[in-house]
Amino acid sequence: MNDPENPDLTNHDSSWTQLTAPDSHFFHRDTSDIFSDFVGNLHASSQSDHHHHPHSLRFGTGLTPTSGVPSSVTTTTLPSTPSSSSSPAAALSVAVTEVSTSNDLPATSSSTEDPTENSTASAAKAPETPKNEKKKAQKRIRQPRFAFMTKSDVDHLEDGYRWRKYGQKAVKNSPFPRSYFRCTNSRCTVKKRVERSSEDPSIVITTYEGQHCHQTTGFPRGGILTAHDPSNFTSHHLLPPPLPDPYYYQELLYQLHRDNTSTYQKKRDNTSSLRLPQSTTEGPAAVSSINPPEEGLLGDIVPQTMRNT
DNA sequence: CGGATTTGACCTGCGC
DNA sequence: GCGCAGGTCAAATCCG
Repeated sequence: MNDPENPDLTNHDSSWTQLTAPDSHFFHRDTSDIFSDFVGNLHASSQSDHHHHPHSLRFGTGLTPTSGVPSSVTTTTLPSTPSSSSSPAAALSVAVTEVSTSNDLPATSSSTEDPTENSTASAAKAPETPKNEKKKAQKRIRQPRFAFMTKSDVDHLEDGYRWRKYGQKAVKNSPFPRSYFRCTNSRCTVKKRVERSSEDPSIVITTYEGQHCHQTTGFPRGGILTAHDPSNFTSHHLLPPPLPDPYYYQELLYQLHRDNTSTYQKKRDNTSSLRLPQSTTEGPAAVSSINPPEEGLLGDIVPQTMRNT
């Protein structure tokens, strides 16, 4: 939408590598605090003196956080609180790490992503494509990514979208395989990676890449509340269609929060672990209540480059 | 039967 | 240049 032909889209590989994590910090904590923390963080991100949370986690695949964060990397951190749940079941924590792609890649809607993905795919396969062309086209353009660390028994958390698994790979230095998912919406090129932390098997690292160009499909009611109640967001959040990422993250957080309050239910039924609440009073209310009047969650965890303004 | 998942092969990028 | 690891494809298989 913005500038699909953005020339900057070419030199991203190296940056991508950095973004993948060396400098990504993950924080896990009780989701009950996350909301407030998010809110707080939204307006007081400067109070990030907790960046080095003692419990901070990192990718197990050799992705170690360092103190030096490249300018190209924006890390959203959540202030720590000692209230982290001690119960393994209830200890549903989450950490959000925003890994913006190298160049100001405008994470716009599918219009920008499509060509990207296509080129990637064709480059990978396209048997009819000459090698030279392949090399040119193979310039991989990465989408902005967000990594969530969730303490959960369930690998694949419900997030309102439908995903199709397209691959699974063993990860080095990790006994747990990494699963690759793609949004089932043919027009949507969002990808998602799910893997368990090698350091803490109870932690699921979910990495999202790209932005959905459609609304969620798995939240029949409550959960989607964020989308149903635009007043909770800034107008520009709801803007056009291209993208409900803000909702998405809120939904995710909401689910996490809810999950945290109904752990047993989740433990019993993994398949429906993260379902929407029956009553829209509790969860949604919590979510909406934490929505800041301005940038809100989006403002903090979604880089401007990712917004479809 | 259609859609989702599994899984081995292939491709690419990166470090040595 | 080579090998390794990550990421993706697509045929085979599974499942509702």
